[in-house]
Amino acid sequence: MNNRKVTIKDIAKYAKVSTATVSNVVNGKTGKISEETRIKVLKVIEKHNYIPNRIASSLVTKKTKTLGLIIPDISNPFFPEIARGAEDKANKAGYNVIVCNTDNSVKKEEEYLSMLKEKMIEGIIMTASENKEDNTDFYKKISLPIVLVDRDLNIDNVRGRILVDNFMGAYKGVSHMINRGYKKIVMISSSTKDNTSSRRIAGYEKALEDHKIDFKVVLEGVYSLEWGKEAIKKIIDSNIEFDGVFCGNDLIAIGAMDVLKDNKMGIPKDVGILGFDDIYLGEITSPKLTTIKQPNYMMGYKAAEILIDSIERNEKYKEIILDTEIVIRESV
Amino acid sequence: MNNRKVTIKDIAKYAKVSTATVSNVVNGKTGKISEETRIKVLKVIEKHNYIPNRIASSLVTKKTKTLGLIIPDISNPFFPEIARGAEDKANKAGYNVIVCNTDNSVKKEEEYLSMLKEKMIEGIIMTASENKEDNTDFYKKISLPIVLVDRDLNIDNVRGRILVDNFMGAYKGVSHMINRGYKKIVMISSSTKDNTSSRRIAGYEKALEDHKIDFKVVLEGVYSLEWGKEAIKKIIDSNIEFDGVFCGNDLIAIGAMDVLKDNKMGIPKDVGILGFDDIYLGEITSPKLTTIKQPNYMMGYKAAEILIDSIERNEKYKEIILDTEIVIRESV
DNA sequence: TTGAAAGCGCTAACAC
DNA sequence: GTGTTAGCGCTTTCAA
Repeated sequence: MNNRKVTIKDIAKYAKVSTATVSNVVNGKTGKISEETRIKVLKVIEKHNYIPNRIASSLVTKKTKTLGLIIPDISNPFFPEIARGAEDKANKAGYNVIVCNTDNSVKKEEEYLSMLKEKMIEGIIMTASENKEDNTDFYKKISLPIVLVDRDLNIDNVRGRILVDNFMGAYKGVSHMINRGYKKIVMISSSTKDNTSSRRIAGYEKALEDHKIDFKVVLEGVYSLEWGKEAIKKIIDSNIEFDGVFCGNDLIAIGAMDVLKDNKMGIPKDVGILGFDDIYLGEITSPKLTTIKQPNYMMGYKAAEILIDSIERNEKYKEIILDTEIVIRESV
Repeated sequence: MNNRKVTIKDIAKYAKVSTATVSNVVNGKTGKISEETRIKVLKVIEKHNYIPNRIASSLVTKKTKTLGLIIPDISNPFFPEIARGAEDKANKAGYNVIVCNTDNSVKKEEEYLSMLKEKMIEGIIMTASENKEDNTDFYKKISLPIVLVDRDLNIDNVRGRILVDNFMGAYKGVSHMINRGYKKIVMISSSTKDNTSSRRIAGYEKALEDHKIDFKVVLEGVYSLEWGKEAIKKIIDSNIEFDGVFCGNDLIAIGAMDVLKDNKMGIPKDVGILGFDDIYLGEITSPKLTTIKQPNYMMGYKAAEILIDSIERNEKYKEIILDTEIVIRESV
């Protein structure tokens, strides 16, 4: 077994054909190749264990069949399903995906974008950093096809957006709570700088308004378990009377539930809890979490689909607003 | 703004230097370049928004600065932290990582391996498929540096292994249960075909033996919530008397706990539950799950570290056995 | 249907 | 310190 990698030239030589012919059979350009030579070349390829070098072909075709997935943190339970959906669609279409964790840092986001651009990645699926400043110029410079997931962002060359109807989701959820008899519903949210949060808050407010409820409390923080705990403690300490908590996401809800239980408050009897996202954990808490379901897998899948359609067929900008669904379990 | 991408040649021309000089400044080969020309070239690069094409340089250097991460399923809560650890180390060293989901299919595993090889990925971090047949030949043909995480596999060109001391983990955990007074501990495991499971079962058995306990029941299934529910139902239905359950992983434990609670059995009073892995959810269940902690993030991080050291400095085979740690919460 | 040859954008000798 | 140039492994005209 010689160590030097066997190249298309070697195969051409051994099979006594030209490199062009080998290239055609490798890439399945049938119709240009007689069955006879095709078989012959294939045999030689098999025999010598030839593995085509896609870096070399990428250099001439300008296609790498690789996508970038830029998210805050794959270990945040919100993202694995999105990643899986995206990877599934990508794989089906013959693409690979490079995963990048930004921790919501604009700097890291830009670094990744540069790396990916240099590696001639063909497109990006991104959940943009929350702390968005105007790095619009940067995106313009990079000029890669982008599909945005879950977050909005005003930049060029965006080929599509996958959004979730956060307003309606919150509206439906809070209305459900009200219909169940909860009257004093506080909301523990993430920061309003984040568009997603704003929409959920707006839905909450509209639901209260439509049901003629005056009581309204919104605490702003971040999407984390810890913030859920901290916020609910603040509320308890402040002696506000409340009988329901609408949480900006499930993580917050689970954190809040935990503290509530420690304080011997009955869920859903004394306090109703509503989450948002429907992450895996919600099914497992006790009581099980009632929540607004985000179709995460589908978000990733559709994002990849739009991106690939845009890359391969230059399809025009497409926006998909996926509906949420209320998952009624035990906490409301 | 002209559309054609600006290349190293353009920069060389504009800056009135050679391409070699541009290449040297781009790659920070200081000491070969006078500060004066360096500045000059940098200015031209900036002005024309030059982005080097790493595909072209990869073709000549044979380095892509890209790693593959092959796992069963990123949406299985066990893997995101591993992925994050691996990506963090990779990023620090200037690498990107391509994530591949195999669903434990040997066929998909091979397909990914081929794609990655063609793309000249420099190394692989892999949790091998459970259903391993002898596709040893395939790995040999591919001949990529591989670091194995959590699973054993007898193949060539493995540059390292990250293992967890499953035997000792199980031993410590079960001993802890016994010391707390549990006498009839059943084990709900995954399949013994999987090496990880075998070690955990062995640890369970050894602990019983060392404490002179005769009672021993092991149910084999898969690592899932559903199997946990199913298995505990079987045990309950069979009227076996038991006061403790050692679960092959946390998912199983959480499933089992759920059914136990539905059956009004007190945890940890009537039945003690011990998990394995310490996934995020365990902190959130009620009661909180006592479990054996797998250092997942570190597993990913160390895997990437070994792989990169092997690639860059040709360091020799290295095996790391990470210790588990018993996380005492409320379920035992 | 096949082959010859140019060239994708870059790096690395080697020469100056 | 800097420039010249061959060549990485492939695709793609164009000609035969």
